[in-house]
Amino acid sequence: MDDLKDTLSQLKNKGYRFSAVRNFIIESLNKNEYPLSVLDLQKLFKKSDLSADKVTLYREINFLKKKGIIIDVQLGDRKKYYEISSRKHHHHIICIKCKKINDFMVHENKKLINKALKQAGDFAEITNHSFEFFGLCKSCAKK
Amino acid sequence: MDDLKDTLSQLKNKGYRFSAVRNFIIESLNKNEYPLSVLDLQKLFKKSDLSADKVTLYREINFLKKKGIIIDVQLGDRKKYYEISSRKHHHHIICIKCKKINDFMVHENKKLINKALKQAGDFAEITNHSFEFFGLCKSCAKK
DNA sequence: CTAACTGCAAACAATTTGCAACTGG
DNA sequence: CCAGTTGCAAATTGTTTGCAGTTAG
Repeated sequence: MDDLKDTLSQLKNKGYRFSAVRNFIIESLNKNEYPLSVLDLQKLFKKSDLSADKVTLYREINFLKKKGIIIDVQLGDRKKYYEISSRKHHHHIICIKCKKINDFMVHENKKLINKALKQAGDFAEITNHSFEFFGLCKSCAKK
Repeated sequence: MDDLKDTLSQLKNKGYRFSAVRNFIIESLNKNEYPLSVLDLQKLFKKSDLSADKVTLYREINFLKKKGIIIDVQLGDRKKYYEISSRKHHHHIICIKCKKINDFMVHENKKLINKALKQAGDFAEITNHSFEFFGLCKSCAKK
């Protein structure tokens, strides 16, 4: 959380503005504990008193990505989802029927990373990783 | 490998044909040890004496996916990549610069799956998962 | 005043759908 | 013959680009 505020105030110092749209996007991603797609953001904008063209959303998303404030995750469909990057490191478990997403944490992945590095001979460093689990949530499993 | 042959002959019994295009796709995915996109397949077709419309490729891919012969993986760009599902279970490590892909295996992921299940309270079962690592291969890291 | 931000139209890229034609068991 | 397969045109969906106009430090 404080990581986020730090980065943001650094940006402000560099002359970037804190527009309503930018604020709203960051707020939304920060509030909604699960990753949001641009479509999701559009819907949130519609519900709010603000408005923003989807092009603006994409541009803003790319800005935030470049600045390292958000990262994208892919959840199996063709779009990308975005979440605040300073969130505690976690992964997703997605219901293949209702698309519900839950989070989970893995603590001991250094072992895994080292294993991956060793096996993948000619890789020098791993900068990022994503684990996605797909399955059935309890209510979909019943049906 | 034998899993694959089994499934295929089962399909044959059900009346599905073994067209040149279908064969070529399966062969290509089986040969190329890394996942291929539809674009990749198109290129392979161009090099061959066969030809196939990209629509046919997409339809074939969907057919093979429905039949459980292939699965898709997402590697960070906007397209999907496909690989034979009966391949020994493995994961990918992708160079963020040159897009080179390596494989690696993880053996002890039951622990991880159980952990995920426990943490993600209301999930009944996990049917699939994908681990992707992103990093720098040695030659890109040098530069 | 100037760089940052925004909207609109249009381009682009990946994928899907409808429909008519073909092909092989 | 008939279900399975294919191609072509066109639609859909997600994302990006160009350009002109607006806005806030």
